[in-house]
Amino acid sequence: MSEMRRPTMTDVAREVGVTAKTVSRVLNDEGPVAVETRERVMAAVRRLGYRPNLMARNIRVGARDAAIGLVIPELGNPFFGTVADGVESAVRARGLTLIVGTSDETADLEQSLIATFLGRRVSALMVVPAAASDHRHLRSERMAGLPIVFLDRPAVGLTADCVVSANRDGSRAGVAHLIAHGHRRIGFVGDLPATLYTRRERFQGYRDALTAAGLPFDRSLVETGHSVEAATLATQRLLDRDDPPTALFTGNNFASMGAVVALSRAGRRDVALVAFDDLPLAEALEPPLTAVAQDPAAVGTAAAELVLARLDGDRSKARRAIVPTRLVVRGSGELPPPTP
Amino acid sequence: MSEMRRPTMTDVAREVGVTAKTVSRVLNDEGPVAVETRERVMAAVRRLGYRPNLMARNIRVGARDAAIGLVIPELGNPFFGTVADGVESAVRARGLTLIVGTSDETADLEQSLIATFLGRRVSALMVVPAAASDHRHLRSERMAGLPIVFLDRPAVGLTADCVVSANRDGSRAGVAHLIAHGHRRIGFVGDLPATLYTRRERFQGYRDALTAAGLPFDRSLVETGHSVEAATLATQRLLDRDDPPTALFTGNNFASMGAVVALSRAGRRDVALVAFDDLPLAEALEPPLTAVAQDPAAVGTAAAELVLARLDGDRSKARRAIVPTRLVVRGSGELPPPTP
DNA sequence: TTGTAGGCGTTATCAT
DNA sequence: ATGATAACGCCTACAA
Repeated sequence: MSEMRRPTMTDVAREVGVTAKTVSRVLNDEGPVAVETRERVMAAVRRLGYRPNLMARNIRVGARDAAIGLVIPELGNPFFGTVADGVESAVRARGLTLIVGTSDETADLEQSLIATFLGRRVSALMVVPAAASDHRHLRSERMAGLPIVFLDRPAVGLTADCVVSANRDGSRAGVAHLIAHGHRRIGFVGDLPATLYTRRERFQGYRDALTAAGLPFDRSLVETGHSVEAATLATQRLLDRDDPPTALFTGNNFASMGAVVALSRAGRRDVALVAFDDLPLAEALEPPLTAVAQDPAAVGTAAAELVLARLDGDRSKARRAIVPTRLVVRGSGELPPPTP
Repeated sequence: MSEMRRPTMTDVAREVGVTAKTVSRVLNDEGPVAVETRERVMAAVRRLGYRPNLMARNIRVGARDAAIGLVIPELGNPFFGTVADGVESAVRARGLTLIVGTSDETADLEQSLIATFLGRRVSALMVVPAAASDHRHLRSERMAGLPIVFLDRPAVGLTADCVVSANRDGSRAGVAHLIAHGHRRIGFVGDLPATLYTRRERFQGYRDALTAAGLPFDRSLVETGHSVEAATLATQRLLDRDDPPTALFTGNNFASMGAVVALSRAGRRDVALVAFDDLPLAEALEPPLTAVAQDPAAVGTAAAELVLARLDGDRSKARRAIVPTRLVVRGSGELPPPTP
């Protein structure tokens, strides 16, 4: 089982008794080729197990790699996984290949992945920015015409295309829903760091809703936890207050899970809850969870389509696409406040 | 903002007044280079924003692409997403890049993705086989020495490395747990198609446990649903029987969610349940869900390590690695059967 | 219908 | 310590 060199186009050509160019023509259905020649070439291709070398093909004159680089914080998180899935399907449908790297939410890894992808001469770059990252270093690439699209969070220090969820608007609607059901003290459980774009936007939506209803903002009703456990504790702190909130709004899926766990552990079925980001078992919870659902697949495909448009020559100025959220009413968000 | 050609090694060389080869030497720390030359080259590299073209390098070296191809049914499913995440981290730590494609559980897409990856001359192939796929076509690649590792499900028609969960053993333990708590009629809710490897194995584990306990196998207690909705209905059918089971064992996460939803809707807190595959909110359910947890990240990293070992020259015969499962006791699996 | 020449960006080989 | 030349596998452009 020796490590043999793979057959090349020239090998196939020699086998048939023609030139590499003829084999190339057959394989690419390009130009006129005698029927018999074509058949003999195809036969030799099969016999030798020849596969065209895509790397070699891509290297020709200025062509970029028929691949798109995607940098994402993690794939295990269903939100990001679904985003990646949306990207992959859209990109594959166009005959492009997807190269993926996870940044683990660190700017360093993100940068080094981007550098690797640029070295491969990817046709475009799609990035879900890590929490504390900066994208000035991509300015020259942008100017050189490389399509770059940011997902879920906008670029920092760079004007570029970007696709995000309707974070602020969705949160506002979710909190307004609680207010419409009579709540006046609504706790906010968010993730960390508080500087993260999505966190800020959702928090703003929370404040927008309070303002619109003429309710006061009480900073002490804002808690933070960057994991399920931390969010569980954060929720418990809110519940244990002398003047606890009658409703909770959670700012991301970990916070939501934490809140659900905390309420469940405390045996509290009387605290209203609206979660930003839907959860898989939402309808099996007690009470069933009312949520502001994002559409991660749509974020992925929208971003991919933006990229494809750019690859097709769209040179219009950078735009920001906003993917709407949807309030899914199931029960937990419609619980009334206790009557005093 | 003109579409400029990217600077090449020759551009850098000209800028410095040397030859491309010298630049190459500097960049690859290869052979002797005058300190001063090295510095001038590095300066020019920075000034021009030069990045080595990895495609061109690979083509010259004749080496395979420093990338690994991963074919997976979908990325949105947290199980597969986490597998992919495990693969990516391990592979990246070795300086390799991950190329991903989703097969949507169809053999055709799987094959075409594999063909694309092979065309790119990936260094290794990692595949989570689609439900109805066949891998005889990969025999020649295997013989040519290409590392190929299958994940979650073994290859069909091909002897190759493979990393799977302890499906049969885990199921046996889960069902034995129910039996130990006094149950004698245990329903099985599985996914489709019933020919799928994981489904078969887990079903075997179910039967193993019954046999070991001397309990009869009742085919009518076996139901199937390939989505949450279908599994919900399947569970309802079991619950609505004249002689319903007193406990349920679910064979995958969709089946588990369906069972949880069905029990929740029916208001049944008396039916014991052990789920194969843990769920995110398991501990917030009522009662908290007892589950046979898989370790998808470990499946991914184990597979990646197998691949890396092969790339390092390990020529030993194909092996099958089995990643253990863990029974997580939370409550739903410890409910006793009703006392008659 | 098919072939030849040349080049893509890099590195191997052999000189200088 | 550096350079010149060829080669990797493929494609474009232009013959024949």
